[in-house]
Amino acid sequence: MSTPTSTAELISRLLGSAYRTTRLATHLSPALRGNTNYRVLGLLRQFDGVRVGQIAAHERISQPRATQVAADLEAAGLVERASDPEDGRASIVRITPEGSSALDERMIHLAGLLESRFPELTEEDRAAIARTIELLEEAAATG
Amino acid sequence: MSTPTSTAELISRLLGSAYRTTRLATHLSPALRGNTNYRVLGLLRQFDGVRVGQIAAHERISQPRATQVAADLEAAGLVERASDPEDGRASIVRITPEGSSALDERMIHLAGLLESRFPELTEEDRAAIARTIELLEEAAATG
DNA sequence: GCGAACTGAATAACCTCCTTATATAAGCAT
DNA sequence: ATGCTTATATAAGGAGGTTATTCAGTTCGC
Repeated sequence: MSTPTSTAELISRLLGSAYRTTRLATHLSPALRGNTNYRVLGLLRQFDGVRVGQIAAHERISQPRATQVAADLEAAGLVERASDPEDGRASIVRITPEGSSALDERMIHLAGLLESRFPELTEEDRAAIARTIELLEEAAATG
Repeated sequence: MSTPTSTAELISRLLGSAYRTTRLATHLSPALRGNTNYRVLGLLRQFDGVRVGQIAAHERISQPRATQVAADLEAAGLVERASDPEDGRASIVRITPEGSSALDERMIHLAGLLESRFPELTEEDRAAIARTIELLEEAAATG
């Protein structure tokens, strides 16, 4: 197999197809609308106690947007906020059990959606996807 | 390697990391802002003469949104519209040479951005990405 | 051929997501 | 203590998207 396409074109096609697939799930929101809310919930489940600024940096959204998402999630009872004991300016966000459940629910809905659209993935396919995720995470890492 | 994560979780993580990477390129617009404009241009370069409704279906956006994108691209001189000789209701959109140049330019800018963030991709990595694109395209295919 | 039903695109009104600019408030250095 | 810096919050606005509706052209039954 030759490599006729440039890296930029390859990545561009990847991001395009990912976007189109994401749109399928856009209105798939048991508790909340908006994919960003769920991405942030996912981040908060991965790391316990994340500052608003860290959310913004990781999700590559502006700080005010991160504040807003945190406020919306808090209003829905899916996260809790507390001020950082080590730095009174900072606000630490934590996922609640309800938030974790919401994320689980979302995943179940997503699975239902994908079930009909994805064939059984072979082990090779899963590895390909996992490697792609790794590369994307590296690229998107703050820096 | 075992498969501890579900397909839904795997795909969810893929879409999340793709989204974060996409945001890097959001304000990388030589001629136009908005990634959707460029996705549509890409589609139009791939297929000659696409109807507004087909754009909407492929990009998974609403028909009015597709109309609007086509109008914006036309205003920028990047596409031309003509009514379908076989069906007077339908509007056929075609990319112009300027549109194609804009897409090329965009790709150059994107390459510049990615250069520093993506290491040299091995042939294996490229294959993994290509396979992932295939799977996503299947999933997002109209149906 | 003619009206009725259908279909493709355009228009209108609106909402969500996300931005920049700015204010508030806490920490830190001198 | 005063002045700079840093973390979040607030305010105002723009881009990207939606649903509901209208308009025009096609198709079908008769």
